[in-house]
Amino acid sequence: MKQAKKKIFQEFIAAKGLKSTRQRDIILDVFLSSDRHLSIEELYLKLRAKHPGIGYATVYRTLKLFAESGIAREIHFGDGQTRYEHLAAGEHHDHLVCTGCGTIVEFENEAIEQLQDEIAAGYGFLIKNHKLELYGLCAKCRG
Amino acid sequence: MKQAKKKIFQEFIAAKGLKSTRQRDIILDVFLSSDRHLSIEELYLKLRAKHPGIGYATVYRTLKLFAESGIAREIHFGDGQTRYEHLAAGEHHDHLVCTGCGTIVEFENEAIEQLQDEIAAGYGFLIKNHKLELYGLCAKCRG
DNA sequence: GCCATAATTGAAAGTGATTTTCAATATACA
DNA sequence: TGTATATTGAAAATCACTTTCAATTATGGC
Ligand SMILES: [Mn+2]
Ligand SMILES: [Mn+2]
Ligand SMILES: [Zn+2]
Ligand SMILES: [Zn+2]
Repeated sequence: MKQAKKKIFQEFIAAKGLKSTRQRDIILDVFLSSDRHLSIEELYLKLRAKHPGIGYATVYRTLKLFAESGIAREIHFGDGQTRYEHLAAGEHHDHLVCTGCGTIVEFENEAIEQLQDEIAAGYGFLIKNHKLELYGLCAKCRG
Repeated sequence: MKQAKKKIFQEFIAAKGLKSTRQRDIILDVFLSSDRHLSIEELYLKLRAKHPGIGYATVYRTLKLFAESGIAREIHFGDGQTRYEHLAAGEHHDHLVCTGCGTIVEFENEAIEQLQDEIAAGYGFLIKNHKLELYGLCAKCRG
């Protein structure tokens, strides 16, 4: 899993004529062993703990590359921070976000995806991607 | 329709101990007579055309109040600009966004909303609001 | 290995959108 | 009216990135 993503990234790097660097390896390692939905800031702090030399700009740049290579996806939950989550090829899911404690639940629903396509088709649209986020309170936070 | 929203906003202002001002009236007027999904910048420029004295900060602040009062909703289509659309109480819709020309189609789908509730319930969540955006190419842009 | 070439890096400066500050001004209501 | 309080616009500040640039590092060919 981790290895598969590392391989995909290495191949992406090679195919683009980019270089494999110590920093990219470290960032990928830490990223893949992190919780999903980490903000860039959170990942940066986590990185700094073990690898003090890594620059902010490098983290930003590298996460973009992860997304471009297909091993990660950029997400925005409306709090002004960009987050990245690791994602396998062909995988897709949507999110349930607790506005109380920040808990995030991932779900997939084929019926909704189907309906989305039908709606789009009805308006003549060809859908490339979509964003579905449900915000509310989790069981704990409902009190 | 416009009058109803004006009334709601006036009541909101009064209930909060805020004041009714010339600027708020003007901004509300221009906002309500504008296309939906205008960015703050676009609205600001439109305002400046007839009312050169209005400040940027006032527009930002006032739009926030509109959203808080329930007559408007803040939206983000991922282009880094905040937009506001006017919305009547109890009204809800989602968006289809053409990434080619920027066209936005609004739609409602009861079946999807229903499924969302079921999913949320399945995870013990109580949904407060949601965001569903379908991105792709409109009929024209598909070429 | 050693070199030339091109990509990468970190620090710092720059951006763009939005927010805050603050002194002047306007509103509400006694 | 008068007075307390909210509001305003301009400018400065903030926030989350993004770009610049000189120094450093990978890579591929000898
Ligand atoms: Mn996720
Ligand atoms: Mn809309
Ligand atoms: Zn919660
Ligand atoms: Zn289009």
